[in-house]
Amino acid sequence: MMTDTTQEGIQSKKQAIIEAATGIFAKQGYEDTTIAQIAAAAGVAVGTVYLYFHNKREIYTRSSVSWTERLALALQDPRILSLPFEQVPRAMIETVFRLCHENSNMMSVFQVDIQSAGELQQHKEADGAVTDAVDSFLRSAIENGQLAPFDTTTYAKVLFGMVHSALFECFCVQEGRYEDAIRESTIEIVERLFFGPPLALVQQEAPAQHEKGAL
Amino acid sequence: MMTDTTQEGIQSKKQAIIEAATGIFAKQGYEDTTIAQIAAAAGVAVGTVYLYFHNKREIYTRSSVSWTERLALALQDPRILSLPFEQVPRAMIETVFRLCHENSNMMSVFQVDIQSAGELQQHKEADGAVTDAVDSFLRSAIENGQLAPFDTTTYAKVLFGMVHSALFECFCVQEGRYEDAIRESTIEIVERLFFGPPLALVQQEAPAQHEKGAL
Amino acid sequence: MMTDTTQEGIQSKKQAIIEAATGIFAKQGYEDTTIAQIAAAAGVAVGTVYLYFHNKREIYTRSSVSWTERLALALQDPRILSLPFEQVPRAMIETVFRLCHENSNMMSVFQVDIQSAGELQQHKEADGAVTDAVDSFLRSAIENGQLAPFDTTTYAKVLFGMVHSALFECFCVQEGRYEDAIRESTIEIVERLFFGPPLALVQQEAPAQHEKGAL
Amino acid sequence: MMTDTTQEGIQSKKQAIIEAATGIFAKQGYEDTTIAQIAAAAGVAVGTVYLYFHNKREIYTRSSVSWTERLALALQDPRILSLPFEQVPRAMIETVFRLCHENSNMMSVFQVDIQSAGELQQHKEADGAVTDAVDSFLRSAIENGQLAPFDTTTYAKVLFGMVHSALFECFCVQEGRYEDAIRESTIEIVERLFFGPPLALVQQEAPAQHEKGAL
DNA sequence: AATGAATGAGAGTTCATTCAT
DNA sequence: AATGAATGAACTCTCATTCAT
Repeated sequence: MMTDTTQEGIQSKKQAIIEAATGIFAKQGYEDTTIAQIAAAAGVAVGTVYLYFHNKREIYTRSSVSWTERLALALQDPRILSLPFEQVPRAMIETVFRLCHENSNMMSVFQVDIQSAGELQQHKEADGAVTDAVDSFLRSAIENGQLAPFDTTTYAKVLFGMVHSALFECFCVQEGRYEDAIRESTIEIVERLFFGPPLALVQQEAPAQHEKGAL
Repeated sequence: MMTDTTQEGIQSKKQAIIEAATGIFAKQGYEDTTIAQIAAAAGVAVGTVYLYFHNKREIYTRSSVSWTERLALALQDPRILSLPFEQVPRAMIETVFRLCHENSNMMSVFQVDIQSAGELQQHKEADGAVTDAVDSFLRSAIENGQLAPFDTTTYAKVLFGMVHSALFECFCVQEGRYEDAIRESTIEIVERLFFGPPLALVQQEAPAQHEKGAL
Repeated sequence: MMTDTTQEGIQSKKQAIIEAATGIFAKQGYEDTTIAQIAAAAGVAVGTVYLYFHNKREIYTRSSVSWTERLALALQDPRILSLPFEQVPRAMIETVFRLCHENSNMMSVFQVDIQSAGELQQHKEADGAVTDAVDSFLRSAIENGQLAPFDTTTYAKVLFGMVHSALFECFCVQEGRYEDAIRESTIEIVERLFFGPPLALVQQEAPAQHEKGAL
Repeated sequence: MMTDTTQEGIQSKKQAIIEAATGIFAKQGYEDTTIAQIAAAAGVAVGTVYLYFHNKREIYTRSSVSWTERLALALQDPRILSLPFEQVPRAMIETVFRLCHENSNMMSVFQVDIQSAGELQQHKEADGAVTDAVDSFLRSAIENGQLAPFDTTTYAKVLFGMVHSALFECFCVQEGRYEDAIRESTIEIVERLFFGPPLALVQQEAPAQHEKGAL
């Protein structure tokens, strides 16, 4: 058999397995997916899968992390970052919605259950790439005097979490049914947060600091 | 053996199984949890588990839904809803963070992967109970003229998603490490959204409607 | 299905598996024997085998130890020990040869390769039962003034080793072909050792102690 | 790569594989040893192993036979055979004990389980080389009038079996712990058999021929 | 209702072997 | 001759589920 021993050959075979796996995991879930199915879909033998991955979980983790990495990549698109500041939030959210829309069949791997410390680390890194993109956008906006100072890192995480949840709700739970409504509400929330106006009609007292833990 | 045939007896045994299961699922994940372990932890025989549940998945789903139901219950606490309007968001978020803090060992079931339509339905209902609580709070605030009109149902979903993600990040990924920062940022975001001020320092042009889909 | 939960029931099922296993191991060797074959031969399901044994090796070890235990039992037969002293060696050797002759199809499990400390311990115990029987016979003969003192324990081990090897040679290697010759030579050697005459025709100098390590 | 195509080169590579294999088989047993491990230890590629051996079993058999051959070689040492007759048994036994002592880490391959007729043949031949050495020593002693006539071939087998077992007990089971005791008892037994005195204190009736099969 | 021994389908994984290079 | 990536058959072992008691 033609054996491709080049670096690209190896990577492409590994990639082929991940892609095949992603599709099947998404459709059937982790448990109901067998290595044989993945191998068949990737066009390799069962044993070959184990040349590239130590075990089934590793395939799953790579599969799911791989998807997050695509989001991070998309958010770093210079076409987004070069937009006028007030258009960036919408652009970012629209981008990830579009990506998910186009790959809605693979969305379920987006929701993983993490089992080991090693897996956690990988997910942290992949999620980190996304939140770093958001974080650095926020930081530079503060530096440019466009935003008031705040905990950009945590904001980035929480906001990405919100979008992440919205995507899951949209493409997994609702299976794409209320895409427009969910996307627009998500954008609206972020834009109100950044640019106002707040939802409250009358100018409320800013909730006093001493109310914390009131309940 | 003393057999408790009362309605409460049956419910309590079912509940005991769910609680035992939740702990083990949280620690080991779905796959690595066996019925034998659940039965042992619940103090019943393996066969008994099957008197109350049709199969393993059903226990898992009940387990995870059960947790969301506790959140919904906590959010309906009259002590929260009778607070001055501007204190409610913080109170709600603090409440769910406290609940998770107290049960941080069970947090991982909070992140499920859904497999069948039936399971989806159950999760929808449980999540619905939470978002309904938020939704009705938002509606009444609009009716009371405290908030401008908006798509309360979708807002409720997206905001719950954000909090949900923040909880997962806080108690699963970070294992409780940055609880204060994450909770406070989450509250801050919601309060800015509701009451302002927005993050932007200079009053930006509200991002124009026609920019939609600009990219 | 009729489930036999009595102590004897459990033991008999375990015993049935061991017996089935012994036959198959003997015929096919360890590697080529599958659990499915053992289960089928024992008339139980594959899973049932694992209710009684932790793994394949454990079945093998029990199987092989079990055979040694039968030898030990046979050597403790009071009909042997009540014989006139000078007839005992022959009686013992004839007994084990007869036992092997009758079970020649199971002889190959008699030659095990030991892999773990736990297995070693089990073999030691089983072999110990045989050598203890020989040892105590030798000791009492010394006490009765029938034999000169010597290291009975080590003699017992070495002599049992000799017989063991002879049995293996006879029933495994030669497949029963020279049974009479091998048995009689074995007996002859032991009887010469015990009762003489030595093989040397002329009374040799007893090999001097200082010759030790001469080479 | 430098390729050695000489006869010695081929033999040395084959030998390297056998030696590497022996060590690993001894440590891990047949089952748990992989071709990849053997290849790595021998410093060749997996495929190369198959240039010299047809399959795994063949390596194992050669490995184990090879060890017996070393014993045979050692027993044919002229320095042993030129010793005074009464010193030969001790010299032979001491020699094999020393050899095993020096290679105690490889002892476990000494105990094989034979699976096919072909393997049996190879073991017979290797063992034959040892017993032939003993046999011819015994024969010449009879011819020289030093020993009474007896079935030298079978005696050789049985005695070698005894020593073989003693070595196994000493270096595998007891892991070298009672080496002196086991070796000396083994020598003592053989010397008593050859040169007397028998163990029995009072001159017993030679166990009568007609007692055969008395039990 | 409760039990838990028995089931057996099925999965992950290994690894001896091959063969194109 | 030498390589080692690829193969895929076949194994052990697990465990959800059943059902006679």
